Amino acid sequence: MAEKITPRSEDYSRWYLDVIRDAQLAESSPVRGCMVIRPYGFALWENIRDGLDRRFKATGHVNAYFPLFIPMSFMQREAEHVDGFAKECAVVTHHRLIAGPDGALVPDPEARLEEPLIVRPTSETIIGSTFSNWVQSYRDLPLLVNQWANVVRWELRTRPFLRTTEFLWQEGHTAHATEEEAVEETLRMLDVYADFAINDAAIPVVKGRKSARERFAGAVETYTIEALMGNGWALQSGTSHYLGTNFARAFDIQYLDRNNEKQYCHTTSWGVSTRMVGAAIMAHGDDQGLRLPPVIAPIQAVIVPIWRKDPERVAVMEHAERVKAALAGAGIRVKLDVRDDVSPGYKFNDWEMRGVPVRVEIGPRDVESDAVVLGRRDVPGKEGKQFGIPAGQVADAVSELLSEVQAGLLRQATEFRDSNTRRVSSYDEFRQLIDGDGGFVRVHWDGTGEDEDTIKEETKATIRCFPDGADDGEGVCFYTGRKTSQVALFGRAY
RNA sequence: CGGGGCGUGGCUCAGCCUGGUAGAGCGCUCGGUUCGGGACCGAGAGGUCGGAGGUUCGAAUCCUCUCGCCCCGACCA
Repeated sequence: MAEKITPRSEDYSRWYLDVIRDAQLAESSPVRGCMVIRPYGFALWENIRDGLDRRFKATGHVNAYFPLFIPMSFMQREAEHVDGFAKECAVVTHHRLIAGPDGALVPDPEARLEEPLIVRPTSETIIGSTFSNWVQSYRDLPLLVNQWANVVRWELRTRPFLRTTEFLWQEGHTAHATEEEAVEETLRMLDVYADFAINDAAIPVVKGRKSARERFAGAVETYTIEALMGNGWALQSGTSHYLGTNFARAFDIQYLDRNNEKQYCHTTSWGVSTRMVGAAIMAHGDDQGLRLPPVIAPIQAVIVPIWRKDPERVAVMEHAERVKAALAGAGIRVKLDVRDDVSPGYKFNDWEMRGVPVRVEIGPRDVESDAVVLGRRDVPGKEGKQFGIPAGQVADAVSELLSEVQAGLLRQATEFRDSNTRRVSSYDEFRQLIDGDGGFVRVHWDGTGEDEDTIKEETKATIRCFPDGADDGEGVCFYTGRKTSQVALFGRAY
């Protein structure tokens, strides 16, 4: 906390790590690549989780839970899926430890598993095998299931929230009678994600389809919501996959249709992870630290009491408690900072750094006038302050302010995204942009997968998506020079 | 797995080159003065210098081995 946060312009990734540490979102753990999510960070995740879960329920999905361990043989059943995940699987081979020759614990050779288990990197396989039991008839469809779970992917390079060896997420898995229904579901959940990102997390995202290179292992089509971070890098913040009949064939998910004929199901899967926390940090944060959208902020309003002597303290605290009760009564997540070992000034900075959207200041002068001072996180300094708000109106005033901050953050992020989305017509121009400010580069695209690889190699930029509903007319591909109407969004990505 | 760097109180690091009683800042504890934008004074607690071996009268410092972490690259929600 005493440490100053590194300015974003100086070293963006250090800024990111500083914010996570100082705002007490997470810290590193004894296990390489895994993090401890601290209560404040977890509360943020819980709000993200609740916002998504509510939407899943509203679209007819139910929650269930499938095992952490998956028989290794399951991985093998879908060829592309193996390719995608085999190289980053944690494998469980023993079920018992014993003391070795030198007294240290070793896996008991007698306790070797006949078939090793893998720790799920994702659950298409085990859910597929379960679905094959659940689905008999067209009457069983559609099957709309979600699970909240942890998964493990043995990544080589990790970053808190953005890429950790173990992470938390939800994975929706659905089975449908027809391709049409499954595709519809895939796109519906993409919309749900976009709705959450925009309205709850205040992150403007671009919906779109992934290129074959970026597609989920085993999917027919992968759709994505792409967000732009403060340093001009893109972040895939949620994905939705149409899996065709690939997993239905691999796991025998079949139903009898009205004509008593066996048909393979068309399945989907879709996920949002703790990466969304990283997205919120980087989409909104400034050099002072975190800026949290009120809808997902663990604390929406913090009350900072100000006093000098004990008599003042008693009066101020009494007033502050009343204000707190009024805010809590209005359904606002409020905290009264009662610490007496740090100064008010310190608290201002502390809660700003931790991203609390609205601050309520209460000092002796406010007690006297039965009022409060309000400050908003998205507008710095005096500009963002409102003086002399009557105590009787504080709940309404704060509620309104929270809506304004929510809208303000979305507006700022949208303006940033839009002013950092540029068009180019040549590869030279493209490289200049990518090496400069970054951002999204919107282009006409008619290249091949190999072209994509080359561009990635040369510039580290990838196709983030083919944006939904893009209609830029016919144009010339910036890379191949061929005529095309296909539009791609490129960017450097996490 | 290649290339580079670092392991010294809770945290960030100095000390090492040139061996000689383990330091600073922050944090923590206690007391006092403070408190409307990161307060100050005083008194304290706290370290097998990553580990093992060696050289030496003497090792945080020199040598050998070893373990761990970080950064860069190949893979990725």
